[in-house]
Amino acid sequence: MTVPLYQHVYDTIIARIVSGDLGPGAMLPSEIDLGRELGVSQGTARKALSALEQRGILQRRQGRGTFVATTTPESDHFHFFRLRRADGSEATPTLESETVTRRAATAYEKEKFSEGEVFEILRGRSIDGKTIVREISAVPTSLFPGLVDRSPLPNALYALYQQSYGIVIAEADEQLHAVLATEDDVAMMNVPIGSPLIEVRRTATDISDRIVELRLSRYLTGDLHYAVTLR
Amino acid sequence: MTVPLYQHVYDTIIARIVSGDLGPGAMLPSEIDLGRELGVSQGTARKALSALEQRGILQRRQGRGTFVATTTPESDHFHFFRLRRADGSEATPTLESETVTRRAATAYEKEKFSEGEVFEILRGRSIDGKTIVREISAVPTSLFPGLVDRSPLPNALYALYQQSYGIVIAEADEQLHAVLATEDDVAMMNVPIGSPLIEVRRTATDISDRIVELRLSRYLTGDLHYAVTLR
DNA sequence: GAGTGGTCTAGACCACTCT
DNA sequence: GAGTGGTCTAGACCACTCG
Repeated sequence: MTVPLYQHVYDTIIARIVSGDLGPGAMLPSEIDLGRELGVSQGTARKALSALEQRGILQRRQGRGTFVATTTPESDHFHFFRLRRADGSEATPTLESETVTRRAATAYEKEKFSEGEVFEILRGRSIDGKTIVREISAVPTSLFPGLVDRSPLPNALYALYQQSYGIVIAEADEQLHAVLATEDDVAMMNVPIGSPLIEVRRTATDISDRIVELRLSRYLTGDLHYAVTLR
Repeated sequence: MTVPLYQHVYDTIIARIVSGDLGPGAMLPSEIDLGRELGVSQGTARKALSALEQRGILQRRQGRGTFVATTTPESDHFHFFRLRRADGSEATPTLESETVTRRAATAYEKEKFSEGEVFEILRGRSIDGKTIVREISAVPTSLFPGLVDRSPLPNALYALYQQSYGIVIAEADEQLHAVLATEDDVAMMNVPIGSPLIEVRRTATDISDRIVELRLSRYLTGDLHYAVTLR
């Protein structure tokens, strides 16, 4: 019993989501049925389901059932978008400008994606009427075929990744720096040159632990802030 | 059965830690003994213990036992101190200067602490030889009697809180802004005026959900960054 | 070998949701 | 009322740690 049985259940469910067998919002079998199907008891199936719920991959509701989590554009979006107003409320961004191009990967991207070509998504976003977010995302072309033709892309990219490509983002590592606004920032954002900005370098990983997006964002915090909870 | 039995076990253990009955590093009874003592089965006791482990309040090791987590100065410290080097390694700060004073609480502090008097801890800290962190912490005097006489305080305040006052920090909410270095910053840190800094406003909560510290930190990120993982 | 946490089972009952 | 997740039990065996 080197590998626990619940791990097998866990992996099986992930594989079904990745393969598209279970799409966003799909209902899973009950604990008992799933256990019978995979040859384990209800308690063991339950342990795997609870772990997947805690990772945000499944949603469970007493009396209703277990469902693949749906990344809805305006609700779950804020899990990975951390800008908040002074009172803690969510600051919904609006897409102001967008350019999607196909280009060769940089050395760093090649190392992370194990792939030579990427789509680059350059976007300006506004909050409360002011353009204060500049974002450059890079994704490997092989995972997102035809992405360039879908522009303009929706506000919440991760909902698109999930619904159109079956790629579910599970984790994002971010590195924050304080920087000064450059000419590139000023060209896109409503800020004077030299304003203090937070620069965020993000590495996004999906549920099968592939790095699927690299993103560089620059925020003018002003009245807003970047909010985190450490536990 | 409005309140689950495992919740009672959970609360009982927290109460014992808060009361000092279980100090840092203390060993808890085994799952079976704890269950027998509180009148629940091993599985129910286990559920509470696992939840406390996941919150970082207990540490469990197969074959050894269950222990109250120890906030060791140089290991667990980095859970709440997020500055990292470019390669992701932990950047240990050194205390450069410190002033501890007793003063009346501001309106905001009074609201959060429900108390009128605080200790203010003003510290400058250096990393890799350069003073690039300025921190102002405020804690209610009633929870930390005699704190002013303990100066200079250790590098890791939360280890002190735990070991000398039995206060275990469980969660910290942080709000980040990009700002420019002021004269106050320049007086304490090795930075030119106008340098971009990250300002962090932290609210720290202990295991019984009391707000026990408010902290304002200003970091020169430079070669370093503030690292977060979103899940 | 004794004691601990980690996994697993088979079955029970409760609380909730929907029709 | 049927079906779902949530809680709980009593007991079993495995894997690890330490004297």
